[in-house]
Amino acid sequence: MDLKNKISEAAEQVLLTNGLAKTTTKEIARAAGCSEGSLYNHFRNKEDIFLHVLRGQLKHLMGTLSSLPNLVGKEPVLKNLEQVSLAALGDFSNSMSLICSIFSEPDILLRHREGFTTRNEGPHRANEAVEAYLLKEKQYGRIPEEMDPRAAADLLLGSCFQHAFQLNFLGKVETKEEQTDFVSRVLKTLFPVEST
Amino acid sequence: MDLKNKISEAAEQVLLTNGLAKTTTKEIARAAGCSEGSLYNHFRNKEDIFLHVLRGQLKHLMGTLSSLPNLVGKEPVLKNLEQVSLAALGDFSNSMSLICSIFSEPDILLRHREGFTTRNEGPHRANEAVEAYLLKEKQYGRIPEEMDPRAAADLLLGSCFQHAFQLNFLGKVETKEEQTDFVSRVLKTLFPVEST
Amino acid sequence: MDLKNKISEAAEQVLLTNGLAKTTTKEIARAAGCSEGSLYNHFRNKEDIFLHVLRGQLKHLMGTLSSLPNLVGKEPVLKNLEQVSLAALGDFSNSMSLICSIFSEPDILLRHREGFTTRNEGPHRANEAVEAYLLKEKQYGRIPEEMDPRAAADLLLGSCFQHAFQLNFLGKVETKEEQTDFVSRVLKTLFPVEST
Amino acid sequence: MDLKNKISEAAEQVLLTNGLAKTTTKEIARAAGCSEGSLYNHFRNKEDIFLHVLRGQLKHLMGTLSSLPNLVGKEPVLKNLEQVSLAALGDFSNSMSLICSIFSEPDILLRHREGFTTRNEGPHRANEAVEAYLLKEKQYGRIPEEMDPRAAADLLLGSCFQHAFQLNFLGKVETKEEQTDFVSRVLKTLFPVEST
DNA sequence: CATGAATGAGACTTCATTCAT
DNA sequence: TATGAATGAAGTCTCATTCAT
Repeated sequence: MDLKNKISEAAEQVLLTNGLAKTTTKEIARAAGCSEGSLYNHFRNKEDIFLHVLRGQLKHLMGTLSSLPNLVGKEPVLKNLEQVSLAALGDFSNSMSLICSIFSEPDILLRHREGFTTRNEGPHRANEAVEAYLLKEKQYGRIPEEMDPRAAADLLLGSCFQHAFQLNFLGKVETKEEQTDFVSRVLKTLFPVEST
Repeated sequence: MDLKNKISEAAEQVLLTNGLAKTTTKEIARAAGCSEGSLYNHFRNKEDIFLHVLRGQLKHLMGTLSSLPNLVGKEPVLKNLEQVSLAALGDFSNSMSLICSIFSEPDILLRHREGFTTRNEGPHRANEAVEAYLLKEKQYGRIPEEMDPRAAADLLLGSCFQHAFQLNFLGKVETKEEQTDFVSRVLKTLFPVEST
Repeated sequence: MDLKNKISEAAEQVLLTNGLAKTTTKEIARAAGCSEGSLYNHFRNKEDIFLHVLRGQLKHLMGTLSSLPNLVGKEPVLKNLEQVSLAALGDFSNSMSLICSIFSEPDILLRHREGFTTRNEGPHRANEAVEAYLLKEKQYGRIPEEMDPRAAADLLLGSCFQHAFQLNFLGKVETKEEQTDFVSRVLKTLFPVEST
Repeated sequence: MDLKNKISEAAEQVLLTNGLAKTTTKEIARAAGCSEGSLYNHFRNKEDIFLHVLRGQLKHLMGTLSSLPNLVGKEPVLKNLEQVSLAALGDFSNSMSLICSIFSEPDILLRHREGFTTRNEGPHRANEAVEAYLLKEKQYGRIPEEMDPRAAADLLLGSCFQHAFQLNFLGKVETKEEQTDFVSRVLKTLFPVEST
């Protein structure tokens, strides 16, 4: 692995351990096994490292979402949504503290925003992807005609998002079973049995 | 107003404007119209000021939630939930950047956690309050027997929470109408007409 | 007891406990049971308090020394010198950290010096007093003709002084017996039996 | 000379000039010709600098003492003791204010104590060294059988110590002749001519 | 004479970034 | 490209002293 990636991974680990405020270039260099000066041979500055790490978050979820269009009309809707929800819950849980940290630095948030706007990315894409999926399933008649796809997507991902937030906030970690249980209860409530 | 409150309000304003990372004691003092030294006559340190401001967040939502038990069986369920949702959306929007900032300082988060654990508070209380409300309404027969109160609460508040998060993240501000529209779509999806 | 004395005693206690560097007006006021402002109704400033406390040191030794002239030719010389030595050892031990602290503030030392020069006092007076005593005893023929009174005084008090210093430095406290033993060995060496 | 030594020497000079209480990092940096930040590339903190300087004190005396065992039985006892006494007087005079300053910061004294305890050093070692020397000379029959080596060492070094203390306290500086005179009188009194 | 909040100067320390090697 | 000592700006916090009550 090249040094740039090593730095990036080291930074991610330090950020998750110490928090953005207590993440110093000295610590990143130590974790990456290189000198502080080396950081600047691969990144413009500390913010650049942070943004690089930030852009690498939610990878699992994004992958799942991009494979969603191929599942339309195939696997059971609820099964597909469960996959998405679990991916969301997992990725949100892992990335929450990193993503939230950006609110402590509005300047960086601004630049980050410009970045993902340019690349047509952003956290709201997830909701749009689920909405698009539901819309297509409706055309297939696999979900009720009267369902509002965007609202359903917001409810589903929103509950996962807040759940992940609260776990992080409370310092709790859930087992696989607890996660599945949460997702299943939420899905059952959003899509009562007779409806699909 | 005494200086302690003036400092607290000044700090809140500076925190919202500059973000936690760029909020300095010098700036807080300037905004409060006092000397830096004076901050320390009323707060132990900078963290103490931050936690004080933090504890003052979500006041509107908490007020709405505490009046919820009195509404059981009276106003239409959907109207009650709309009130709660709007309060949540508003308070989440206003407090999001402050609350999220704490993830950049795990040490502070830890202390904050201890604080609200002791006082039996915390952000998850909101979901519990809505859950309790729904449970009682179920006993009144005003919502379907098969509904899972906790899951419904998580879906509802979760969608508001994530929506507020994304607005802050994207730097957008919603009008009253947009907020009402969001809440109404979400509620309609969670409680399809025939169900209540 | 009036407040001025209460403050003075409180300051002495705080100085001995915390050291000069960590002795704050707030702490003195707390120990004296009054407000910080009150300190300034009785002393010009913090230095004034310190000098006041400093001047109160070595009281026991000074008392013993001033009674020394009356003992010339009466009690055995060694017994008189033992009294003086024990008083010196005791007072030096108790006052050492306070007196030494002044070296950390040359400005204060300067003012202190002016003070005791004016009042014709100072730590070197002790040696002079013992010297004067020995001189008189020599005239009485109670100590050898060839003895140098000043040198003898310097040896005796010097050893007590350094001993007290080292105890403080090493954080040790001696029992009455250990003190008496030290003094007796030193006196025996300085005044071998056949000499007196 | 590397920067660490430059800082150390600068600090010693500032400490001797301004006293511990008025020795600031800014002043040390100025005297060392570097930035304040640089201090922290070579020392953990200000206390670390102080302790480093402190440990460098009494070097001359310690050197003289370590060469003492080689002189047993060779040079005249009084000449050897004069060397030691002069070294002690000189080093004590130069280091007194620095060494005494530590009493103003009990916390630092504590740490310093731990340090030299670990390294089996400390100011009391000087007295032990002289005691050991005298003991050996006694075996050579060069000092009276009835002499108490420890007491003699304490008297000799104690008088030098207190003399140096008082000179510093009174703000006086002695010439070489005055020092030699003091030492010679003290030695003559402690070792009357016929005794050696 | 007593109070204690307010002050403001200044101390120590951290840290991202640079640059000569 | 890699290094790491040097930097200097900036931040948090302390504390003796004042003054209005």
